[in-house]
Amino acid sequence: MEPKDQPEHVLLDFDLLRKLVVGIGEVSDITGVPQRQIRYWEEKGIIVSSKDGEGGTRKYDYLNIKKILLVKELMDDGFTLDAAARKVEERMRSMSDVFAKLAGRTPRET
DNA sequence: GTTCTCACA
DNA sequence: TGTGAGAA
Repeated sequence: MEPKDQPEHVLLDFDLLRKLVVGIGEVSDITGVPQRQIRYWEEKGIIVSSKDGEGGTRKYDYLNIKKILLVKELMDDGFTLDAAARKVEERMRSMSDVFAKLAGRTPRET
């Protein structure tokens, strides 16, 4: 009955996205990347995960997951870890810019 | 459930 | 580059 002309699309859950933090198990499941590989990438410094205070369990936020996803897709295109990492970081620069604008506030002082 | 190291291919 | 196993 009520034709919702309001496009409740994807670009409004950023608050949730920023708070979304999952463990390596979830990330490996959604990204399809084995946990060993995720740790491996982090070991190289390609991705950065936050650690939980009590167990040291890695926590990956939306940006981290996006990074892992991006690297996986890039490598699938024929890029290597280093090459993929470079492109991903370039893209992350745009992401942070958009995130900052959408967040309204940038808790970032360089 | 997660983490770390060592070693191998 | 990515994985195996064991151990905490």
